[in-house]
Amino acid sequence: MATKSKDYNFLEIEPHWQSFWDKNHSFRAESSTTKPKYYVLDMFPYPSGSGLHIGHPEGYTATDIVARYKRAQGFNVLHPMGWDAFGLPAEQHAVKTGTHPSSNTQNNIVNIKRQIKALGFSYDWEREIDTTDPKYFRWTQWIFLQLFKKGLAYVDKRPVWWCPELRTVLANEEIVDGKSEVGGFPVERRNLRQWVLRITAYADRLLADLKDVDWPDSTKRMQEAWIGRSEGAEVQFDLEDKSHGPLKIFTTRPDTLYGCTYMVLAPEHPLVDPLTTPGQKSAIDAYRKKAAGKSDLERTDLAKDKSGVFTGAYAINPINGARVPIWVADYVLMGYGTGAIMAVPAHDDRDYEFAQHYSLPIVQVIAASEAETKLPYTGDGKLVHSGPYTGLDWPEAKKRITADLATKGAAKATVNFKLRDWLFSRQRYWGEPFPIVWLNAADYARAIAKRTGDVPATPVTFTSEGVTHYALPLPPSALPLELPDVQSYLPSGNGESPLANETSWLEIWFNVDTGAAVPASNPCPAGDVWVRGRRETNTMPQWAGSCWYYLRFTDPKNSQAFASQEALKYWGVPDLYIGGAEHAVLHLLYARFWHKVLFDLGEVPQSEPFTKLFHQGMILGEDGEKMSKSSGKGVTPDAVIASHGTDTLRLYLMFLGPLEAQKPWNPQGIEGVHRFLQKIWRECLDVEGAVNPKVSDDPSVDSTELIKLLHETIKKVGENIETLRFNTAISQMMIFSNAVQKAPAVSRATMLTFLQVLAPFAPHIAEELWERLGGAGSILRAPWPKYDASKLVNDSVKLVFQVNGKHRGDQLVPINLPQDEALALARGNAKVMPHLEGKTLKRVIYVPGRILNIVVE
RNA sequence: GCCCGGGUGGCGGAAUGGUAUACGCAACAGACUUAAAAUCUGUGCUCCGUAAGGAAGUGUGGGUUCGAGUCCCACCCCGGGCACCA
Repeated sequence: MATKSKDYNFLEIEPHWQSFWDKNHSFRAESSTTKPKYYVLDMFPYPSGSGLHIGHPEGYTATDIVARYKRAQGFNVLHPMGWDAFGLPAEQHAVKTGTHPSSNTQNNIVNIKRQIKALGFSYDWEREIDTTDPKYFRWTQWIFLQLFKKGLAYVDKRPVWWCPELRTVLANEEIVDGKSEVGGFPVERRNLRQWVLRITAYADRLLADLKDVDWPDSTKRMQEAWIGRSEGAEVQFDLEDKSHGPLKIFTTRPDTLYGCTYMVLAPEHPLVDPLTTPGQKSAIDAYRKKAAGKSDLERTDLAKDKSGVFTGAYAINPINGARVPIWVADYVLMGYGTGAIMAVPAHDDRDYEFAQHYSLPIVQVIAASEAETKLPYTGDGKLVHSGPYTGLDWPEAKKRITADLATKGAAKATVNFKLRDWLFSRQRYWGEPFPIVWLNAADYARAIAKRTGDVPATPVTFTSEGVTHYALPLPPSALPLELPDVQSYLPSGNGESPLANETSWLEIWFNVDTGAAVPASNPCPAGDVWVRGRRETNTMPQWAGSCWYYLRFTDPKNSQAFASQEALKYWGVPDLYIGGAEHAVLHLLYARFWHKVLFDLGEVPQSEPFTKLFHQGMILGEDGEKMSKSSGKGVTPDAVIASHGTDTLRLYLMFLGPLEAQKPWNPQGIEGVHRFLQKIWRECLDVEGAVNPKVSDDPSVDSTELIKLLHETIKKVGENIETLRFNTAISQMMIFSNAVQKAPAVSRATMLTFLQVLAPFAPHIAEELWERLGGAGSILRAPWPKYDASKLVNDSVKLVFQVNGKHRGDQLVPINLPQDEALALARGNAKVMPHLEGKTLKRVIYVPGRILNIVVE
């Protein structure tokens, strides 16, 4: 039932149709159907306290248009929404107020959900998910256990930001200018026990499979760069003092070995201490201390001012026996390669700078091109000063030198990745608890006797103060492991999360069969299945929940599995995924990793999670600057909905420019699309709200031009939705509505068809006018109109006459006019004639129906 | 420094190698109105010209082509990302 609104009262119309869709479950994805599926997904939001930003509805409108279009085309569409609700702000709020982060999170969800619903998106709310819901994170924990079982999770000490004043670990974003964001206290790097996921085991496949996905090239390249594969060789240099064994380095340029004039160790390299001669010890110690105190940021800032200290030790170059001094410098990182390099100052910018600074020798071994004779030379060339290899092209020399050294056992070809294993734990409260209990060696041995099949081949252990602890997973039947209530959300103060203070939850008698627990302060229950354990106090990072949520949407209420095999088989992975480019690397890489693990386990049928990806561009402030919270320039969707309606907002966001472009927000532009909708309203209805008398039941009132334009519009809008070019789709609809306005009459059928084309963009006004013009049922159920190609052809067309490529005139001519006739017309054209006078015709280019170019001397 | 984008009227932008500036905003003029708003009609979007018309023109310089905003080379500027990765 439509409203009785006389004029375009969007404040009445929009809520009316939203509740109509709600009541009719209009957007429910069907679970048993023979229809083809289409799965279109938004990157789900973090429910922040400040609510929806204008950037959110941009991407959401784009996916909603696609979803509505695909439904009209007969697809069974899955278009879900949920909440990525673990996260730092809720935890900080809890620390400040002492209330449980869950209550704050739920309040935020209520607010942001209200905002999203007011936009009229066609989400299937019955599939809503929340990553903080134990029914959801039960499966996040379950997936972690699969990684654990496969040996892809381990525990290690890793450096994190530590604030001695606040006695807490800080995230990168909690540090501003090298100080804590809260209080401005100094911070330092500190090694803490962390869970790490072995994403590097998938580096090759994460790289190779990028070729199979339809993603923006820039995003693929960013992932490639992040994975950072490089081929080279690990080369062994003997040390002059053989008691410390050989020194291994990684190089991508073994062909430049003859140019190695010194070596560099990272300050953290284990050989630094043993190698340093007594005379250099104090200088080295001072340098290491300084380097250790530096943040990565400071090390980066000093990029242009290389520093280092000589250890006093020498190595022997395996290729020519040369004696090479060994230095320590912080431009070499312990985390990449072997933490040691051979320096070739003639052919590496950093080595050159360092050698210049410390007056180390520079030996050129690659002949520079004639154009570029300055050192350092990093280009291609043939080898010089390189013994038997002199004269070889460098790629050939690289192979030969590596192979020759390999026969002596002094080198092996290797591949290195920049990608590091993923630090997967946080010393926080508000995250998924790890379903892990730490046991002593004897209890672990007893436990795994009963628990074959869900522990890794090599136990995950951690040694502290001489005692080794063994990680035993909870049995899957004991999931979810929920967060206990805590007295305080403040961290423990010793580097552990607030969970470390909850002794009765932490220190337990643990039933290795069932996962049941009893506080350790109680007597140990009877039976041989009970062992003394301590729970893991770390929680998972926010990424965990977002790594697999797209799978849960296919079967969100399943309590037997993260999703049923039938659901996974039918829905598969999203056909279209839209979200911000800020997630180009981390979220997308982590999700791909988890997906591939699940694929290897046979849990999902495809090897890649997101076949087609698109990034919406950022909406900038009116001044073209970023809209930031601090600048107070944020435009809220709520305000625009109140003043112009959501149909206008949706249309405007799409009309601003190409979806992927960064676009400034211009409030005056909103009026333009709002007028467009009002115009459509007036063409359909008169001032009393009755059908406009110019709308006729007689189809013959439509001019040929109007019919042609209608079919052009159907074609163009459909094509533009497919290619996500919504701005030009809207232009086309404006052209059509302008034509209708100028026409003395329009047929009801034409108007209804136009409303169908408009419906994905402005669904509320389309439903309203559809019903008031007598359209059958909801416009959602009307099949997408097909254009008639025969209506698009013209009998005559404007042919452009050019002389020497310059537009000189044009004329309406029959389509497929032969060239000689076209040429005759052009020669007779009053505007073209003067440009031909006295000239010799050299050539004629004729593109029928388009252009006739006369080339004259 | 490297890697990605991008530079078109006053503004947002459009343009399979084929009429540059569609569509919209803003501006100006006119109609309607007592008036305003709304709506409608029209105008131009640089320069010369009263006009008809002509010339120039898509960051700069060159090139390919009958024809270049579009392809190639070099450069300038703006935005974003990454960064001592051996």
